[in-house]
Amino acid sequence: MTNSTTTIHAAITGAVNTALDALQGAGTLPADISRANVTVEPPRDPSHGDLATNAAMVLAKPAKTNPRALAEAIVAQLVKDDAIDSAEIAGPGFINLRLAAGVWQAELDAITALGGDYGRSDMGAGKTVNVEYVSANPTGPMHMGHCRGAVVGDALAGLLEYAGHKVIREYYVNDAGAQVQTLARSVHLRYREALGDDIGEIPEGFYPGDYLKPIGAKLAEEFGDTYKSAPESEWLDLFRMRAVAAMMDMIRADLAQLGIHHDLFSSEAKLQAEGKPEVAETFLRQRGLVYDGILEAPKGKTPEDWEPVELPLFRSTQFGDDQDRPIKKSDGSWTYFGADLAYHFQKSENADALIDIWGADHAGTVKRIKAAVAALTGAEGEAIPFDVKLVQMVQLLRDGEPVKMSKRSGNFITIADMVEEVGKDVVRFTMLTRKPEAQMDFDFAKVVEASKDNPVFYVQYAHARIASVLRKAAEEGIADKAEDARLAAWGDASLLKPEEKALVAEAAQFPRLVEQAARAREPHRIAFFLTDLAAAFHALWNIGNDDPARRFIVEEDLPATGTRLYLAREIGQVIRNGLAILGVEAAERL
RNA sequence: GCGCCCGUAGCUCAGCAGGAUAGAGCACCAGAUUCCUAAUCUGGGGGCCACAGGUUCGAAUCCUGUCGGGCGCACCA
Repeated sequence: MTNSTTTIHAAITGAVNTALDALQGAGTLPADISRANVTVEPPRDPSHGDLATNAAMVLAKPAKTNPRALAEAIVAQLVKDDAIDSAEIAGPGFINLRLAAGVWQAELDAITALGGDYGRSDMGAGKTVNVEYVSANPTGPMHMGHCRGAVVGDALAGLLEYAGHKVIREYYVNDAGAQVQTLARSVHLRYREALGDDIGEIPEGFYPGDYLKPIGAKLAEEFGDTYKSAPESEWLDLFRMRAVAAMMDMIRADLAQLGIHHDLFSSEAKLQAEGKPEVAETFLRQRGLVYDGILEAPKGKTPEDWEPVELPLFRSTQFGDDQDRPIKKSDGSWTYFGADLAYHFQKSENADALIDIWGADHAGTVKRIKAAVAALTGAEGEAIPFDVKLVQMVQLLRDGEPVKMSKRSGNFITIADMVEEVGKDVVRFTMLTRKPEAQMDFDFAKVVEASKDNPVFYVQYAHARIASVLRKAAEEGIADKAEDARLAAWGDASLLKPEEKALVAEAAQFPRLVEQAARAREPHRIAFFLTDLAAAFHALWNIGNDDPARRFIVEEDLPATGTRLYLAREIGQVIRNGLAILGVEAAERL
């Protein structure tokens, strides 16, 4: 039997490993065999048992035996475990496990004991993962185009932390390119405006948004007309730094509304000032991975103004890219890629693995940056694991109609608008109801709809219902009596009805799911799990609609009431834990 | 032309590290409300998992090719 802080997931996985250890010790299995593909999971058909393992099928070939023979050997070991009532071989070599009668009650005890840590894993072994996300250009407020990547990145960071990683949440501030110079000039315009100049229409090529007005005003207040008609060289850097700082304050405030707080903001300008790109270039040149060469014309089309130019090129073709990529422009400044390459080099110094969250419109540059990381970190030994997760666009709708936005006028839907209208939790959860690489719609009307079509609501409703029934029991003064009755009867394995066991079994998959989702780097799986768990809870609840004896509160049956309230409470705990990973707060009432 | 992503029920999407008879919601049909929230639930019909090969004891899942849809392909960011 499991003790109160061991989950079924951990116990049975452990039992299988113990069995395999024993077989390796006895020489039945080779000592060097890989268990990477061994799984322990619920069978699709519940009549097959509570859990099943594919160990015999996966290991038979490397062990040079047949699956059923190996299965018999594994079964002989497994049945020694108290938590396993029976183990039988089925089909091509599945081992179906029936668990001891009390395990689901023990699982509820484990949830109670672990509380907010139920589902937490040490799989990550404390390895540091750097997750870089958002990294929006500091030229304006956060708009909805940044939203999904922000939420996915933040939820992924939370998930990896819960799975035992150390996580660095990082934001790359692109404060060195042409865009921030445009920003500085746009702010200078607003500065002149604040000093009384009539600037008329904002010219083409400047940022038109009103959000730059207060910055111009503040600079006017601070510097008077010192820079009003001064040459650009006197104010450009100053205005750039002030403008970027103001933009980053605004972006941080926007992100805070979504509950997002980065650990580290890395400046591209600082990276360049510190000479990091030169270091990376030297490193690569020494290894023959940067050379001076002629940039090829883009494949499949040759722009009319294209002409051959010699540039320092990174040999990304050696790592699977389509052509070598320039790291410097002909004017000697760094390309975005040249700086980004150095930036990833920098990130790799303090992390065991890197993840970038990018918009899908940058898909074309994935290969070169992956090539760069492989070249920079794999020079001696193994390259650092590096993933780029692409997040697809979100189409904003209102009652099925696309929301009109005009970039020209600087009039776009901001994250602040979205959060104000539907709330942080709705935005976050909704962004996770689709896998990130699939396009999605975000309909302002639908995401707040109180119906089962709306997963946000559906999950929150399950949690609120649980809170409601617990409140009700307390108000009626039955909660304590029922809990005493439960404790007195808890040794009786028939206390949980089959449907109630099924709900616990569903919840019990949570620890395993956390590990799988973390391994796959897919936080949306947590959202889908919660939707399924909520469905299972609603189904159980509804049994009470047909049969009053099956309601959660049955005054004449205190042991059952205590058991069900306990069950409800712990299901609520699992829902809260899942939501917490996603950065969503659970509702006590709707 | 090349690269990346996608193709699963009429619609919107899951499908967990290759596992047993492919799932959910919507829509459709038939039901449940003296009740702790029916804001929910139960049952039913509906599939060449785009197509064709391959790997495997086993493929929606991995590989190759074809078709169809989207995106990208400058020293931009």
